[in-house]
Amino acid sequence: MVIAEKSTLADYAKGAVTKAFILQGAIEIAGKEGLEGITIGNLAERVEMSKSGVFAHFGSRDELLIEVIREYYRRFERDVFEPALTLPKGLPRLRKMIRNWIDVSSDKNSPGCFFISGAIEYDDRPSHIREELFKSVEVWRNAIRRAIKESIEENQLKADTNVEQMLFQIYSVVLGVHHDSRFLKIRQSKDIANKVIEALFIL
Amino acid sequence: MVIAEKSTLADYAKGAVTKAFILQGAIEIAGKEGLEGITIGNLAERVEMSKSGVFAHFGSRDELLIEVIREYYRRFERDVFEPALTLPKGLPRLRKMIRNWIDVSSDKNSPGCFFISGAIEYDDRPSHIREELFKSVEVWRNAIRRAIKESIEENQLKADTNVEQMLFQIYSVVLGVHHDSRFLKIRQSKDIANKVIEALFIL
DNA sequence: CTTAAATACGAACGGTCGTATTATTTTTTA
DNA sequence: TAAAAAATAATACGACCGTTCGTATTTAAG
Repeated sequence: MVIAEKSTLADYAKGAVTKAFILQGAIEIAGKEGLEGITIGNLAERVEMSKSGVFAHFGSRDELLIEVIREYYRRFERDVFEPALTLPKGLPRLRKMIRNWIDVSSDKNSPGCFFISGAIEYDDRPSHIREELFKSVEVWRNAIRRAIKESIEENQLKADTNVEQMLFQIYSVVLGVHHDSRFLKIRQSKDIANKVIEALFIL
Repeated sequence: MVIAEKSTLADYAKGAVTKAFILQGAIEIAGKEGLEGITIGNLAERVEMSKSGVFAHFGSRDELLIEVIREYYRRFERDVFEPALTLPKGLPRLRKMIRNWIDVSSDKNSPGCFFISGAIEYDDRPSHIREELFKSVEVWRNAIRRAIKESIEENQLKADTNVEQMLFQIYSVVLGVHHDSRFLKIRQSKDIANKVIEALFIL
């Protein structure tokens, strides 16, 4: 099945449409219950299919979770990373990346950042799922690293900025806003987070 | 059963000893698999008892998890908070509290900080377990708040220090070191974290 | 229009889950 | 040391887990 030759979504093989629909349901479950909260049973119920019907699309629960992570990664790229590319290299772009990330991490209507919740769920559990998650996180971290370096090159960050430390600080702030807004339900955590980020960026 | 009247551990009612042993096993499981990774079955296997024998000590899985959280809280208090009380009020004490916290959060031989992993596991799941966890976290956060305020009073932190923002920044750094050392397996994350904390404390 | 392939379903499997009930053993008390 | 109490085990239950299998239905291709 060569999807690329088809023109509109409606022309896709039915299976691909259904699969996308299932993945959407899975992401919604994971947003509330975590990736480990996805079971074939509750997912089948949500998408109103039989367990075996859902299962057939993936072959195993592990493969399902891996595809969920891949799909989430695509959305993260689309919603968080790519919109920042419209801004010029350097600090403007870096700032936009982080602001977008803070938005998805603190917004209670979004499923929350799987890179963050997944990191806790799989921190001590070697598995293919962990590997897939790790890969996604590393790609994202490399994008941040690059944006930091470009900000230095553009003289928008101090020349002696320690890239790894800056990355640590940025990542920590987003972990913080995720924690405070989701677990503690602190409403103004997003504002504090953005303030702390701006302080990091003062030359 | 008035435990306080007994003199040595061996004199305790057998049930209390067994219960403590079970809780120890539960904490070890939770350190690897998370609190939700504790099941009556795998716990019974670990402590070499029957499921029903383990179960009888708690009456329900929820109650078991709540007691695990209480026991973890006691240990946290003992290992992280109380040792800092030997230092004088203000920055020395605050610094020690955070250093101890960073230690338990980054040490791969310790079970990791349940305040952090639990916050993710129960961020969107109202339950008695979540409430118990929330209570513990709030007590700890209040201890940090107080130490920050005392540092301000001692003129060791700027007079216009925003307490909530400082708390956010401290908490974020520990979330960061937990993430980097446990999920990403970055060895030097503890050093970076301590460096960032020190930078926060420069007047 | 026929037919092969893709898709979905229902039923069932061996396991594990938390929990309740009943029985047995061990410990404490009188 | 016998009786009472506490602790542990044995067994069973219904629910759900991921997965397999055979079959029906729907879709796409010839």
